[in-house]
Amino acid sequence: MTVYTPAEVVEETGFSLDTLRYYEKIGLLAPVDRNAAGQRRFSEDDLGWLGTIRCLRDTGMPIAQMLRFAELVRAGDHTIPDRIALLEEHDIRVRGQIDNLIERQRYIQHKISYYRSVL
Amino acid sequence: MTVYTPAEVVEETGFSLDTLRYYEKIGLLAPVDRNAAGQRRFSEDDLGWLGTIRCLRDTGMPIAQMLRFAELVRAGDHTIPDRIALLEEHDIRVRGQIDNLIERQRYIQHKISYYRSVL
DNA sequence: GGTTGACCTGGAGCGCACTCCAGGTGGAAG
DNA sequence: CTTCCACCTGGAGTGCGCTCCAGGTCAACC
Repeated sequence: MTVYTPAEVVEETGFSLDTLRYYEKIGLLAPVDRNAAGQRRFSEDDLGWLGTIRCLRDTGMPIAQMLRFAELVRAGDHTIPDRIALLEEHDIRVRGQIDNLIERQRYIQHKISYYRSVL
Repeated sequence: MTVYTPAEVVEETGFSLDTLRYYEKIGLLAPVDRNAAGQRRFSEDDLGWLGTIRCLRDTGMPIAQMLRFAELVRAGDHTIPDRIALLEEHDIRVRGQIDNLIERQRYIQHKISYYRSVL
């Protein structure tokens, strides 16, 4: 039952302390355990969940949708089909982002070649 | 010398009219020609530039940097090396974005497989 | 020539996702 | 024991990139 101090979580997840508090406040993170003094002590599970959050966030999922996902997770195993649906939809959007970026990158590279050719 | 009305430009570029006006206001778009009534009449060149803007914007370039690029373009051909440098830097960031998305996508897909396996 | 609708301007407002601040408590190192 | 630093809360503020609005002008079609 390892626990992590706020500073450790900041270090490991790359989220700022303010962001962690913000995520807890809006319910993206379930209420975090506290020590006697009221300071946060994050669990292994919290760390794992924050890893998921980072992944979804970095792939452009809006907070509102992460919140829906968080609620599904908290609601229990019967929501697994819904979670799959949500992640699959997101996966499609991520694929779209990647394809779009690759196409735009081609344009940028053409532009660079063009500039090189007129030097 | 074809010219385009605001509505046509909205249609072709996908930018809203407000966004076009905003881009002109901040100087991302050079002052657009007007007809006698003061209404905008966009040139072929404006359309081309808007295509570049769309590409840079969709690959996550901040407006401040697009502005620097716009200034280089307006400053004349002697800035071409600087433009190449700017686009190459951006290209590297785009590659980073793509790599990151691909990696995150793997995580999402693992998560989906996991959920499928426990159904 | 009337009406509709595209367009104009300057400026305020918005949504997102944080980020910062004031004012305070608790714990740990020397 | 004191000093310092991590941490706490509620709430205000920020930055980005638009987006909307009021109040008005033109123009084009019937």
